[in-house]
Amino acid sequence: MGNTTIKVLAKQLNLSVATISKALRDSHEISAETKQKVLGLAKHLNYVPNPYASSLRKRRSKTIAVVLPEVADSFFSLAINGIEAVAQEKGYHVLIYLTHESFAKEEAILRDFQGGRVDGILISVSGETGEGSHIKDVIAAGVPVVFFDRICEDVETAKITTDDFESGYNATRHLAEQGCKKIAYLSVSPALSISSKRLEGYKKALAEIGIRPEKKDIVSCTNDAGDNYRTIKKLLQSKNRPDGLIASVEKLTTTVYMVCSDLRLEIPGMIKIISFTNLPTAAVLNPSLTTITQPAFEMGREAAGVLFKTLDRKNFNLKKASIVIPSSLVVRKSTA
Amino acid sequence: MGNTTIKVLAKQLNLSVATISKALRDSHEISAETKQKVLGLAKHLNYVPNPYASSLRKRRSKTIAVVLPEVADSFFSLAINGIEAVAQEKGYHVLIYLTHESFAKEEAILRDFQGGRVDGILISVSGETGEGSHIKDVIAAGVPVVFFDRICEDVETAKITTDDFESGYNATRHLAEQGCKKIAYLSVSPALSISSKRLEGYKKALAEIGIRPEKKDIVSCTNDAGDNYRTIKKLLQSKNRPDGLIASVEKLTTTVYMVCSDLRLEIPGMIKIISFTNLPTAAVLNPSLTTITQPAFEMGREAAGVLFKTLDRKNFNLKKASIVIPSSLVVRKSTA
DNA sequence: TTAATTTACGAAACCGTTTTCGGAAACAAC
DNA sequence: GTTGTTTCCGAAAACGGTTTCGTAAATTAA
Repeated sequence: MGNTTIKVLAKQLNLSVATISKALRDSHEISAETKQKVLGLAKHLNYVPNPYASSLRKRRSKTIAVVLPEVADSFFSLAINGIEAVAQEKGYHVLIYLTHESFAKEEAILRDFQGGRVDGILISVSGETGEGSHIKDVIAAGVPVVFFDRICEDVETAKITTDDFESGYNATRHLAEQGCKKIAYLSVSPALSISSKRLEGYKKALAEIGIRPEKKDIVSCTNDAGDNYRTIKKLLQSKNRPDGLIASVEKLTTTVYMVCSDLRLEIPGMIKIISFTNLPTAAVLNPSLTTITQPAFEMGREAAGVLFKTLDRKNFNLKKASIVIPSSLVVRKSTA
Repeated sequence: MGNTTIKVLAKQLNLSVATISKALRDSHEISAETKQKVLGLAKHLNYVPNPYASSLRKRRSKTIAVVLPEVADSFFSLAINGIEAVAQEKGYHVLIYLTHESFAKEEAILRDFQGGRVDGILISVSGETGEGSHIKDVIAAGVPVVFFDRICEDVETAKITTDDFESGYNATRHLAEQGCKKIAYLSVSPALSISSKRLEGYKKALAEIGIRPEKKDIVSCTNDAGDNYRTIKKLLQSKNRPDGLIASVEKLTTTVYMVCSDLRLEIPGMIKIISFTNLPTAAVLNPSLTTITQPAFEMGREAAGVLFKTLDRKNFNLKKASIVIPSSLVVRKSTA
């Protein structure tokens, strides 16, 4: 299948490869007449340029990397849609990498990018990621990085986030206003900035209403649904159990509902629930779930947008391009 | 910043680039001693090979493409996880492309692959895709293709699917066994093989129990949630409304529940619902939802596995590598 | 008419790596 | 001591485009 290259086009038309290349790129150096001939033959022979040859020479790959912890929850699904939409529009290709919440994998993936595989990186860091020297390295190598959602505080670059502190605060205030006296908070990956910020918001709200948060009301969950089920069950079985619950990440939602169902804890009568989630089914849960809904698609789109701004003009200052897009509290029956 | 290349390693060690390259690839032609030196300096200078140079020369990109209609529903999210898992293990990179259900986009994307961008392709075709000449073209260009879930009948290559016919059949039988006399079927993208097969299963089951399907009980939905809401509402408002409903794709689930809620149609008392979905929240909907659950992760993993078999040894016969992985009927209260 | 400029194209270097081939040196066999 | 063999390495040709630079011919300016 000797794929048709510029060379065969050149031979067939008795032109040089340089001329073919220029004609294909619509260079002003080439006459309209030859362009016609070249384009015609290219189409006829179904010529498709080799992207690797081009990338090697131009030192630009026209591809970006998206590195995510996983794509299991709906937040990242929506974010990918947002990212891919603008990438496709810009003629970029998108490589996707999953860290599975592993810092070691994240490091390995990022390291590879120093070889010039991608022109830019969008990343939501793993739950194990503390400091960001691996990210600084790749930035130092000349590859722009934009964070979205899960950021690294110590890396100076654009960060597209939602208002985590306010969301945690609003969720807590809402529960309090609905009459909750003892509000528990479920988190995962406490090292993450989103976790700590949401938690800070929770604490602030509690402080304002004169409740001091008890240690055992702040529960750290894992990525294992079984573990989480037991953890949450234990929390809700305690004699002084909470009457309000904040699930700070989507994956805890189902588990919480199941525990309540199994323990015959009626929502919202005996316990009120609010969850950070983008699940489209929140409205049809039993009962319908009050949520903090993140602008996932928009965050993806904005992150990609900011990245492409630097790619388009190298003087764009990424460090000053951070954006905070507010989440929204959608009140439903689980906190009635 | 001048990224360290093989050339600078060569200069620093007074060796040729050939030697460096071989040493890095652990060639037997190079003494253990020099390998040590090369590896040492490479690590010290943080050498990362340029993938484009390598791909150009080797004519292999070590990357595969995943082309999907969208990543909005949980099936494709899970499938991506399965695919990425095996790709990462094999040292491959994965490019992701969304067609947004557009045939034109799918064609454009596939065409680009003729340039050698990827070593293989995993695809779930768009809802507009009828015949697969664009896919045959890329196969003819030497790029192996594996379908998963949404296939093209007329393209002879590996297809990883689930038992759509049986699933449609089983869903229908189940509703009938639960007492439904008038079972409606909601579909999207009727051109798709999965749609027609599920529908055939539905028809077969109805035929077996002596019901002839009425035309208006087979409803074609779109990708617009608003439209679907109105369509489904109209169906369920008709005087001779169905007492059983099969939602043949995930995205219809939420809409169906909302319509029932708005029309005060009690599930399962007045209407029983079954949906094709992988949503983790199915168990905690109101009421819990009976589902046909597809083995999404496994399908992704198997599809990638089959693809890598051809990539590993070129003589592997893709045409005989199709796999059907059964879906499972999970009975819950929406059909009680 | 001559000089200056523009137009249209080709030769060749280059991007960074891989791979073939050849050869010097060291070692073994006879 | 003369032949094979290994062992270890380098020169150079790829891979398929892009880009710089040079130049002959055509055009314009003077």
